[in-house]
Amino acid sequence: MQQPRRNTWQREAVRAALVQTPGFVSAQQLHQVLRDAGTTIGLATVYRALAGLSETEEVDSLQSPDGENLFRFCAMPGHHHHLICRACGDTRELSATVVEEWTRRVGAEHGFSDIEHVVDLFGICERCRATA
Amino acid sequence: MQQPRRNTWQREAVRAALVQTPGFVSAQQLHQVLRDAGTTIGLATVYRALAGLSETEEVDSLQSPDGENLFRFCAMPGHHHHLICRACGDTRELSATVVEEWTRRVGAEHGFSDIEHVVDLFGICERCRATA
DNA sequence: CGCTAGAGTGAGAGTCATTCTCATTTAGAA
DNA sequence: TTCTAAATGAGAATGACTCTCACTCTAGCG
Ligand SMILES: [Mn+2]
Ligand SMILES: [Mn+2]
Ligand SMILES: [Zn+2]
Ligand SMILES: [Zn+2]
Repeated sequence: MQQPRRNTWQREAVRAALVQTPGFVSAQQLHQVLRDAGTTIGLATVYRALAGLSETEEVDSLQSPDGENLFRFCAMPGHHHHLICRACGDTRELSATVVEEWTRRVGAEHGFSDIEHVVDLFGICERCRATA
Repeated sequence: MQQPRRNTWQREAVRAALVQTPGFVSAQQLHQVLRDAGTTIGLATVYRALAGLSETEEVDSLQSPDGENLFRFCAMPGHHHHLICRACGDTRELSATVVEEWTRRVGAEHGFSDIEHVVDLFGICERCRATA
């Protein structure tokens, strides 16, 4: 998908909602939030907006352990990874030089090219551990 | 799901089909293979068998980039990761001490517990690169 | 400013992996 | 062999995501 040519309040609303959300959220959740806020935005539009923002790397996306795609507005520029609380969604951004290097090395050793890597950490944060 | 109490040819057929399959396969693919082989096994049963085998770690599972759950009979015992060819599915098993340590360290640094990590590499293998 | 082409939208239908339901089958203990 | 509940499987249900297409609204132009 090439970048949008026209600006719409819908796309801006999605971006704004993401900025206000601390952790990763699904498209469905975001749609609900926007509807509750009184907008008439459509679900398909939320999906389209997120796909666009993902491609320009304005937001990060990942698959939750149960297969749902989650999104988050990202402050840290460039490639990085995440440590996510399974309970509250709180997220820490990680730069992972060690892992990047390991990836490159392993790929080369096996003669693989165009390596992509999926590296995500899920756990329980301090606060949620206390609450339990 | 606790472990099965009864042995059925269905569960054994799933295991056998997995052993003969070199790369990761989906439940649907496996079901098709088993049907083509002349069995009358049901799709739900394939899913149930795979879930069971996953839990006992007789097979490894991962999410493909497009969200499908894939399974593979694993020779390497204990925890490990994979480098998978996007084109042909060929898979290399990796032990990743570096990554395991990084995971532990990062988790601790951020006060997270019960850390789980998803680490998978996807690329194009030498053979497929030549074919292209 | 209006006008317009066509990018963008959204309600609803469609897709597809996975799970659920429940009538029927069958493993395995007695 | 008998019996009972675990296991199965056909088909329905679920749920995330995508597609369709008539309608809307952005933005470039006169
Ligand atoms: Mn990385
Ligand atoms: Mn690991
Ligand atoms: Zn938390
Ligand atoms: Zn290959």
